[in-house]
Amino acid sequence: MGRAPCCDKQGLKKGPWTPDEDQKLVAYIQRHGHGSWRALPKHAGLLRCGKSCRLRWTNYLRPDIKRGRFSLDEEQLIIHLHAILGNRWSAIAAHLPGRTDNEIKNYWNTHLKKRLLHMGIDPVTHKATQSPPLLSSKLSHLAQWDSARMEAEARLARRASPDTFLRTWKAQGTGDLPSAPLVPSFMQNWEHLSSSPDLSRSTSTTTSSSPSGGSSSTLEFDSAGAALLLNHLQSSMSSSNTSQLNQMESLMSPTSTLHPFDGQDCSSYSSPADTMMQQHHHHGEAVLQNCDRLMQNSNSCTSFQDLISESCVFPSNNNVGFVDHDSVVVNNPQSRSLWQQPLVQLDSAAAAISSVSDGPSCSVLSCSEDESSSSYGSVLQLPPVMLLDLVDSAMGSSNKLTSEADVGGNCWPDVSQMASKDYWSNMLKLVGPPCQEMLPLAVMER
DNA sequence: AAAACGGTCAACCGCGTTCCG
DNA sequence: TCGGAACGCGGTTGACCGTTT
Repeated sequence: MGRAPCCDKQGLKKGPWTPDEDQKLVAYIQRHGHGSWRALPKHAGLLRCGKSCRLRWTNYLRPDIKRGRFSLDEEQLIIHLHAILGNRWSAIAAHLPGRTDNEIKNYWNTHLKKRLLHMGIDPVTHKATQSPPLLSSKLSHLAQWDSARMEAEARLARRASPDTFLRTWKAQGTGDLPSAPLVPSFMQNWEHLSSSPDLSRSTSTTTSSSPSGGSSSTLEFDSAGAALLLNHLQSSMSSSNTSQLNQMESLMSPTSTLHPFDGQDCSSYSSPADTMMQQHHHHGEAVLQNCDRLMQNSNSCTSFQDLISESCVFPSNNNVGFVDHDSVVVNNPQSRSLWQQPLVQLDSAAAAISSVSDGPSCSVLSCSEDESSSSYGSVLQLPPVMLLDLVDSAMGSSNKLTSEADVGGNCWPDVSQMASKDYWSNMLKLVGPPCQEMLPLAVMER
C-alpha cells in the first residue's frame, strides 16, 4: 500500500494568499520547519494544500528572497545560463542567490526573451534567427556577434583580467605564422587570411617559450589590419547610418580600446595577469569569419577537434560542454546536470565526455592525435572583445538600436547602460563565479 | 473619463520523478 | 517489487495595474 493522500482537495482554499495566512505559514515554519508539506497545513491551521503552502513559502515568504529589479549582472548570468541549461529554471535559480525559479522564469518570459528576439537571437537556441524582426539584415550581423559574445564572455570572465581583452593564441610555433591545425576551422580561416598580401603587411609575429616548455606565437595587427576590419564592418552595415560609420572610424583614434598596433610598437603590450601568454592581437577579419562560421555550423561536431572548436563558442551544444586546461565540463541533458572531471590529457577529456554523453548525440569520436606530452599547449580564447568594442561603439551611436521604438519599449534594461561599453565590461567582471564548475574556454594541454 | 490594451507576476495545473508502505 | 501518493519542476493562467487611445 502506498502513502496516505496528502489532502482531500475538497474545502481547501485556492487563489491569492491573505496576510493572515502568510503569517500563519511563516510562524509555523519558523517554529517547526517544513519537514512535511503534506502535514503542514493542518498543523499550521491553514485551509490550503501542502503544495500551495510550499509554493507560497519558496516563491514569496522565504526570508532570503531578494526583492526588486534584476541587476544587469543577474540578467546576463541568466542569459548565459539559459544558453547552457535551457528552461531549467531551478538549476538557473541555484546560481542566483535570493531569486526563485518562478521569478527567473517570469523575468525571462517577460523581458529577456523579448530582448533576444529583438536582437535577432532565437531565445531557445541562442543563435541568430533567419530574419530578425526589428533589426535590418545588415545589423543582424551585430546581433550574431552579440550572441556569440554573450556566451564567450561569460566563459572568459574567470580567465581574463580587464587589461587582457585581447585575443590570445598560444600555439606550437617557430616564429612563423602558426600552422598547426589545433583548432582546424579557426586555423583554416587563419591560413586563408595569412596568405593575403594585405594581411602579411599588416601583421607581425613574435615567439617566446612558456614555463611549461612549449612555445608561443604572437600575432599583432597594425593599423592597416585594423583598416581591413573597418572595411569589413562598413560593408556589412547600412551605409546610410553615418553616425555608425563615424563611430567605427573613431576606433582608429588614439583613444580607441581596439589598440591597433603600429609596427614599431608590436611588442609593447604585456599581460600582468597571465605572463605565460603572449598577447595576440588577431586580425579582426579572421575573428569575423570565424564567428560567421561558428554561427552557421554550431551543431556539426563530428570529431574531437571539432568538438573543441565548437565548444569554444557554443557550450550550449546539447551535451557538449567546454574544456579547459585542467578539466572538462559537460552539460548532460539526460541527467539534467553539469558534470565536471579533471582533465589530464586529451583522451581523458574524450573519455569524460563519452562517459556522461550516453546518447547517440555524443560528439566525441576519437582523440588519436594525443601526444601525451605536457610541454605543448594550445589556447584559443574567443572573447570577441575586439568585436565587443566595435559593437558597443556601433550600438552606442546607433539610434536604431537604442531607441525605445526599435527595442520594443521597456524590454531593455536601460538604454544608456546598453549603449555603454561598461555594460559588457561589467558582464565580464561579474558573470561566472556562481557556477564554479563552468570553465571559460577551450584550452587543451597535451 | 472610460475603454482597450499590454505588462507583470503570483498562483495554479499537469506531468515526470522520487519516495514510502 | 510494486502501486500510489508526495514532491518538484516547468508551463500556463488570470487578476491586477499602468499606459495608451
